[in-house]
Amino acid sequence: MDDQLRIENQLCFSIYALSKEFTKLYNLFLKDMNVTYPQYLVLLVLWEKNKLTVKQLGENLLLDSGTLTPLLKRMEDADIVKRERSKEDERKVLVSLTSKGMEMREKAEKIPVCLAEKLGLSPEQFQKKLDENRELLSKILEVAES
Amino acid sequence: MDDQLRIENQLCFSIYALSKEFTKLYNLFLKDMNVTYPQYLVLLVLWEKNKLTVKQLGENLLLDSGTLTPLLKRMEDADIVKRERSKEDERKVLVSLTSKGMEMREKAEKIPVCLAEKLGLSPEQFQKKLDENRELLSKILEVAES
DNA sequence: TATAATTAAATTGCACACAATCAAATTTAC
DNA sequence: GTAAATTTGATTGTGTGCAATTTAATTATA
Repeated sequence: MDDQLRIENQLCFSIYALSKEFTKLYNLFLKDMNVTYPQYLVLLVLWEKNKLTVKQLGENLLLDSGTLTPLLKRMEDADIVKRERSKEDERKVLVSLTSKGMEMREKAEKIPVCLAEKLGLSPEQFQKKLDENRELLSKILEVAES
Repeated sequence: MDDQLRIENQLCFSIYALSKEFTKLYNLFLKDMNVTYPQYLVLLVLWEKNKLTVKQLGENLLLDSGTLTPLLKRMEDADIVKRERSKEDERKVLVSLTSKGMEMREKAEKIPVCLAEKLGLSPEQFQKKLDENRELLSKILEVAES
């Protein structure tokens, strides 16, 4: 009767489980780079955009300062990123890569290739999933507003 | 050139973001029930299966005892679940619902209906996503083995 | 030009999440 | 029958993740 409350029928749970297992899998790949999965996400953004404020980084990753500040401090301790107050607006903290952080990109480039292969997803399937997830995310963010 | 490392093209990130936003949305719905999203997942399993060991609960939710033990203790403090050592095998701890926990099901029944409506997914679309996520999850778990 | 409102990070407190380890009970192999 | 291996939870330590608050800096406004 009440299949709607069965855990197996929860879209949220299927995504929750996927996210956790994806994170675990990535952490395996990232182990020899000595970064965690959320730290890797920060690197992805910085490889692309060079220098951002904490706020901008948070907008890119959907994370707030309560998460990012300690995470970035750990990355700073590991000499992967640099944090500096903006001269123009001292409320802002600019985050950028150290040379070590930049060099890590090379190792990272192997990950998507390796993973796509292991998961056996064609580029078309991959793109389709990406598009569908983006659409669902925008719907959720929309609902959360109201 | 290196689109493969763009954050926007990461399947893992789209799922990571979805999971976090789904959790936030659910937490809104769950606020007046005084449970968190992972606690709600425990309730879903127990409404379905009545009484399980911590181990079995973990198999259903893909969580380990390091996560479940403190979570269940909080639920026990809130008088939502009962924890008791098995008589046959004292290594096992049986988790079951209190009457309060059972009664919470009524409120929960409104959530999936309300949410499906707000997200505007047809039953077919919903089921398709569910199936695709299950398939991807099994692939990831498979890769993680090897 | 003070003062109010806003903005950006940091801090605090709480709740997961998991790896690694430990302790206790049970199973097994000999 | 007992030592070794396994199973099950609990514990510890580290790292997110977020709501709520605080602090400092900037901007708007009367």
